[in-house]
Amino acid sequence: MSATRRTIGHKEPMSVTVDLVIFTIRDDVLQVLLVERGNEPFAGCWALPGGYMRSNETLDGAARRELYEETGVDVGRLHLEQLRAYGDPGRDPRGRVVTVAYLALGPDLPAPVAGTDARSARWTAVASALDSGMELAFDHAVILADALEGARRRLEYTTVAAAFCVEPFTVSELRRVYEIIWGFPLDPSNFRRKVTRTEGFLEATGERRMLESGRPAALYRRGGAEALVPPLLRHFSDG
Amino acid sequence: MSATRRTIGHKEPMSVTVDLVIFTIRDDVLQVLLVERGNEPFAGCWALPGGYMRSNETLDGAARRELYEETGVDVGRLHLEQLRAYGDPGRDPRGRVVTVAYLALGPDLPAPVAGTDARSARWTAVASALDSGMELAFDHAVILADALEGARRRLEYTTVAAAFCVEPFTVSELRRVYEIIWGFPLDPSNFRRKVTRTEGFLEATGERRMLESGRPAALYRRGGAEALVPPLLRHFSDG
DNA sequence: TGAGGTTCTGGTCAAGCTGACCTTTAGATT
DNA sequence: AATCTAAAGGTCAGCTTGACCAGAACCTCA
Repeated sequence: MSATRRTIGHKEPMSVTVDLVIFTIRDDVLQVLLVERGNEPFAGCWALPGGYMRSNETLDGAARRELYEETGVDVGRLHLEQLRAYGDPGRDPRGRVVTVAYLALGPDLPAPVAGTDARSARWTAVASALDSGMELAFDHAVILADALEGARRRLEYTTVAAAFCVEPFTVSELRRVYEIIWGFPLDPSNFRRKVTRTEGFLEATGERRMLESGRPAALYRRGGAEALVPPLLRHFSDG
Repeated sequence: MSATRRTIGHKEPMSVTVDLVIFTIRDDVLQVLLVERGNEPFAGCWALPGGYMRSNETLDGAARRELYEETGVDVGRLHLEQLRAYGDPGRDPRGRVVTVAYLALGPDLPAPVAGTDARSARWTAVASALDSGMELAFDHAVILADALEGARRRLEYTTVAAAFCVEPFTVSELRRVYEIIWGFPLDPSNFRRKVTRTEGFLEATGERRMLESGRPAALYRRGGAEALVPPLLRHFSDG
């Protein structure tokens, strides 16, 4: 309680890391990129990609760099957003490590890329990573669960769902994103009405795409809007 | 890009701090608690209260401790929530400092308390702290602006507005919270309909309170609900 | 006592959004 | 030509919202 505590305080040096929850949709399933740890602690365990922050970069910059190192994808094409910080003592047995978790969303990303430091990385269904006995390193199971809920809520209040689609895309493809991430089907007609009438969500290209069957679908690009008002709410009550 | 970079990495030791944006409503104005810095850097400047994280506490624990040290208020009575992390290089001239910002909301809090380390702390109108030439230390102006927008959005989607009210409180008092934080008046009748019909927002006490003038108002406690669905949206379009 | 002021509380009504459901359109396939 | 499939568009009841009005319950002052 001394007057100096707040000002000087205890400058316990800590490590700061950035961890990435990289979501993509592959094979009609929400998948997350996991890497296999080669060193202790948690050697052999799967973990979220991430790494130590460097002394000359921003948090966002560290996240961008890690993302590029892990996926080889230029960040310009991805949605990247800070989730929150995690810093429980004991979350890393080596000592005090505070991590800032980032959420990255992208369309069907390439398989883990050669030429990066991801020796052993793979896409894993989020459901498998959370439900089954797959033990994630550190507190990454908590971070992943938070990220999943965060992504689900973002689909309600923002237009980020389009970040999962390769441009140009159809309304049905966008609807599949919602259905896969939320885990239940949506009415195609009502969904179309909502997204097409929301100013700035979709931008018509004028083109259409033929599928194997059915009427050709109109193609769209992402619009400029980020917020989705009024939101497109999930319905918990109905089950 | 070596294989060891991600695993071993550069363990640049950094300092981790927790900064608090403590909002309360005093004199019908949204106010934030600021402390005057006694040491360099930014000596003499006003800053958000905060301090270094200790090696044996959680992030939330550090925020709770700082909050108690600054206000003397037991955290049980306050809403405390992590906002996000800030870590630009150069945000602290002493070196690399990553801070995790917390948002604390409470009813008419006491004036800065004796017996704490807040030698010179005071409540300041948020508008003054942001608009005028009051230069806040570090990047605290950015954090404060983010916190204000965060609080405004939380009023739309959650029931935290009640955290600003002393129990028991009236619907009008709750409405004043919205009006002060959003900055425009709301229709009393429609507001009442919304909050009273939202399951779990308010809990009637059966009591009523006489005011200097007008019909006595029914008194309520906070209900158990945290989410406010459908949300109570601000209207940007109308101005 | 009664008039007028103030605030709380409740009601009406049109407009907008949503969910459920149906119909039409435009292609491929048989 | 008939059928299949999925896109696209329409209808309609129900709910929520914003604007607005009316009554209720206190006060004060004449």
